[in-house]
Amino acid sequence: MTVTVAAAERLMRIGEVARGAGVSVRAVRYYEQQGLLIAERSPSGQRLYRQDAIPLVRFFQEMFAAGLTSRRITELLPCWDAGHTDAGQRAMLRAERERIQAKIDDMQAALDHLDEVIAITDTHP
Amino acid sequence: MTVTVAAAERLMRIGEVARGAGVSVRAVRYYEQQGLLIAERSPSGQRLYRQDAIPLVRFFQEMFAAGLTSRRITELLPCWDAGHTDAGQRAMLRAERERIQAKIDDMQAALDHLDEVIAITDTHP
DNA sequence: CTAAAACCTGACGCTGGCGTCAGAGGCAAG
DNA sequence: CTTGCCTCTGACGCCAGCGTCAGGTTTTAG
Repeated sequence: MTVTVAAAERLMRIGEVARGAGVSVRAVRYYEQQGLLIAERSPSGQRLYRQDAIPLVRFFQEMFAAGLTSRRITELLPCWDAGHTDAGQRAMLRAERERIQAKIDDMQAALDHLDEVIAITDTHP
Repeated sequence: MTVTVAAAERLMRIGEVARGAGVSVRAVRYYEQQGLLIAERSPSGQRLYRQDAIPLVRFFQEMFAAGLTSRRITELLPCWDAGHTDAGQRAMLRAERERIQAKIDDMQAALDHLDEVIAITDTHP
């Protein structure tokens, strides 16, 4: 007979999450305020995070770097941690994908232009 | 005997520049305020631009999209329209190039991650 | 037990590329 | 002349992701 025991997951406080993900404590609090990262609370009111908080914060950083806002990320979170996803969310995923791709293309064009300038200034000191 | 005559270049007012480059009039004024785009003035004080103002504004837009600030662009302008370039400026060019490349790599990583999520949500409706 | 380190809740500040409103002057056409 | 569009100079507003200070509680190390 097998008994499923709730694995006493080791909970972290906010500082550990921040250091682990390479962001500031302030940033982690901000994510909670924006509804990105929900934390449990200790009896004294301190935030307690599960292990997956760190990769999650890293994911947020990646999305921020890609130009998504925290609001967009909250709207897309259901696609991420649940299998539950409706047509609207899939459409948003695709739309964001296109926006990122377009931005990459723009930046690549800018890079090519800059490389031209560099080539000129190098051969033409 | 050849005589060089200053070609009476057709000058544009700010609206034409803005429409031609696809930005707002406000944006063009802002570029001047930041020292990016110097305009002559008509006797009544209106800004007058040469033809190359339009590609120049487009270039600014491209650099903004790549994450450069107007200050950086002003610092790099001498490399652009003059052959004059010192070692410091060439170093800055390279530094900006690296920053842009790094940002592109980050965004590509984000895009790949998003594509994974999209693949999951598609095969797992 | 005590001091340091970590955490808490507000709340204001900052940056950058403009948008936008206010109030006043230019400029070609009918 | 006047109508209507363009332009001018300030100057304040905005947004997003935090930084940062204030003033207080909690946890931990020695």
